[in-house]
Amino acid sequence: MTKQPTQQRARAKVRRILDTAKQLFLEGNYFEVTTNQIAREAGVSIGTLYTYFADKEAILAALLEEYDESFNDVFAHVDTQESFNLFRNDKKEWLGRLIDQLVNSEDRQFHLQIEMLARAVPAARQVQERHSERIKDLVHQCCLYYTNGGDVKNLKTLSTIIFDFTTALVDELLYTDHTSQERDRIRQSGIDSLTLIIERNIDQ
Amino acid sequence: MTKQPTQQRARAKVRRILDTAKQLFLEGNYFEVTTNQIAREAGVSIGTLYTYFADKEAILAALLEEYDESFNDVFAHVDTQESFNLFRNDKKEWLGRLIDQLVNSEDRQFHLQIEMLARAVPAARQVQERHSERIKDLVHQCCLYYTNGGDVKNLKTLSTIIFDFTTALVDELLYTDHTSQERDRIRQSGIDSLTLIIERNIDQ
Amino acid sequence: MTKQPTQQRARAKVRRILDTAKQLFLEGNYFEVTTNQIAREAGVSIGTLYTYFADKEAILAALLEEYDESFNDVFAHVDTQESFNLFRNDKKEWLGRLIDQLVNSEDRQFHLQIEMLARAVPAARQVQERHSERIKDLVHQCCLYYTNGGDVKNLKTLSTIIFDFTTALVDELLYTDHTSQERDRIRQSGIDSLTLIIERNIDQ
Amino acid sequence: MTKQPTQQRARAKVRRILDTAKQLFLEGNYFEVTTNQIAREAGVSIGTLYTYFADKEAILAALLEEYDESFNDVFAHVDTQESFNLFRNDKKEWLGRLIDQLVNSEDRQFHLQIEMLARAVPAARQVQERHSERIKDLVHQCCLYYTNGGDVKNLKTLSTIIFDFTTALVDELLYTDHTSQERDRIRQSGIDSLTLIIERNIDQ
DNA sequence: AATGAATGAGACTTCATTCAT
DNA sequence: TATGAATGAAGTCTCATTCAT
Repeated sequence: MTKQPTQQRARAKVRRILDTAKQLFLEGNYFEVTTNQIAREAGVSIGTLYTYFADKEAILAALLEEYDESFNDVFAHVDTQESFNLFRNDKKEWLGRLIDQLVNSEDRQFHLQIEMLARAVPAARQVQERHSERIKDLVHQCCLYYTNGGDVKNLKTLSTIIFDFTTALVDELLYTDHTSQERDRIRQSGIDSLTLIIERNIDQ
Repeated sequence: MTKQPTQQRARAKVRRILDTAKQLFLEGNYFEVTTNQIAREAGVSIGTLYTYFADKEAILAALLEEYDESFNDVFAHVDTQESFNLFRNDKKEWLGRLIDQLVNSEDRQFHLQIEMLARAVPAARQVQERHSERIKDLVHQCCLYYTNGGDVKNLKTLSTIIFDFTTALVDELLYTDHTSQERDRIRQSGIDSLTLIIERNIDQ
Repeated sequence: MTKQPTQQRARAKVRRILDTAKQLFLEGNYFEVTTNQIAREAGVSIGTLYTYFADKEAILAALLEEYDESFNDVFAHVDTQESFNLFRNDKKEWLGRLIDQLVNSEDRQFHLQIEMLARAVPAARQVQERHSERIKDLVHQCCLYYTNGGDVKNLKTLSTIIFDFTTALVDELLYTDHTSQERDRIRQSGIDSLTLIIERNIDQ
Repeated sequence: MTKQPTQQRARAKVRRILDTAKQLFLEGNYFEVTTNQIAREAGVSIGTLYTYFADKEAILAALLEEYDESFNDVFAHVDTQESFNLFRNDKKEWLGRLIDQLVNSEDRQFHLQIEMLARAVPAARQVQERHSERIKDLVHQCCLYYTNGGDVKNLKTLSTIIFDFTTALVDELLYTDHTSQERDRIRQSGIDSLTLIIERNIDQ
């Protein structure tokens, strides 16, 4: 875990190390980036890096923690009573907001890297699983709230499907090259499809 | 004359190296697996490993090639005129077969590892992109065949959506723990949802 | 401020590595000397060796460069107007000085090793050729200056002969065991012979 | 030492191995040529190579032995009573023949490689020293015969000088690029110079 | 004899981490 | 605290040599 440096310069250094590390991890990949490289590009000595981070994995852990916090912040906007009501009244708007939150979440750029590390680094897997669980649960809660407690078994299946399809849509929007027109069309078509699925499975 | 058995032994050795390597890559991760480890667990000397593979990346390349071939074999069963007709007449059956092919494809277990390597290893990225393209194209062709050449722009968007959702469903079935009952329910619900999307976008 | 002593230690370490390497190359031979051996005998870790030199060949390159500089320093004393005049007035003295410079050139002990490497290592060949060219050219310039521009074609042949015989004499003095009496006699006889050749070819 | 294979095919194989090895040693360098490479290019299996040669150095040893024999054959033509007489009557012709013998000696192309190996491989050094000794001795004998036992001390010095200058001339003719015109001029000028030296030191 | 697949010691090199200043 | 030279375990790969066929 990161020490709590009280001095501003220290904080700035930690910041620089983390930013540089994330940048390099994104450009290349965790295993091929060296600690000396991080220190050099962050403009600190390798010794300094190691006074703030116990080892290479601690840097990754700090980054994961930040990613986790950032996700939670973003998610808090969606996981509210107001959101439940919106789901009930305007599913398309609700889906649009959820997707935009996930897409725009600054740190979500880090998502792929975490997926890649999930297998090799336990901490990464934990974060990944926690987030999946949260989104899945949100979908589940919304449906539950909407139906006033309908058939739970079907709901579990439905929320899994909705979760999978939603994140697939988010990944398509994030990681594939599209013109902004195409992107809009895909986003809209995806939302329509998801709405269709939800309505067909819950209504009546 | 003595050559056949020799070649067979050589082939068996290469097989063992590749199997071991894949196994280790799956358990751990390409970057943390060492060539000596592969050789040791494959029961060959490090020298032998290097008489069959130029370097560590060549092992990965061979594995990727096999994965590619395996994918092509599996895919050939789906990419036929008969398949186009099935799509027209019974979308649920068609989707079920596609999903089962992808799920059962022996080598598809290697899929996640390739996604992880896609960023770091060009060969992995190529394989990944080629396969995505093929599936996406299949969906596109089927829809095109079905509509006798309807609005192509919408088709492009639709096939992207169908592709994304289908692979998301396959990944859910492959990589998440479920009881076989849950699995069946998710599979069926996914197929129903995909059918719904297709019909709503093409019919009328 | 703390930098100077650090740099000095670094310099000393590089010096020790180079000295050890040269020593080992002279005792044995470049191809059979290992980087770990150099590091061990220089009293540094293998890691340290590689922070100062990119690879084994870089050590050789540094040694070649030093040899080159040392040669140039030595040669500057001979390649002067004063030297041209001496050549005109007292060829024996001139030849004696040239030979002594080449023999005493501290680094010339490295000469044979470079000849050996010339075939295998381009950098070694370049150094060797550059030095030959310089000596050959000096002889040529001296003769030219002496004759005020006589028959150039003959001069070219003559300076080649003088160069070859002079370096052969230097090698004999350097690499063959002799009593100092023998050495003096050979040196003197060689100088006399060279003088004889020059005078017979230029005078009258 | 090479086994004495009685069968022709075996002999031919040894021949091919030796020829290939020499070729490769000349192109590259002993230390960078591998035994597998020799076997491959000689068209024999590595196993066969090792049935005829105990190890890599044994190949070199055989080559050195051949070089030695070849030198002795060539030299026998020069080291005769007739030669002594020629030396007395026509030094230029005598020198010309000696130089041509050394230059044309097919195996002399191997000379540089041996010089390079002399430091690292004792057998190479021995051959080199033996040959030097023989040439030096020939010059000495000729002078001795010519003077009917003049001042021996001076003769030793003289023969050293003549030997050094002669081999320097041979090396120049062998290893430097020249037009055949230049080559002839250098050869002639070298012979003239050597003659001059001999006559000045012995006659009167 | 001949083969060439197999061996493994050991070469070169990297990089996470330490520690004296 | 900050530094960065120094460390050396460990990784990738080569190649002289062996041995079962």
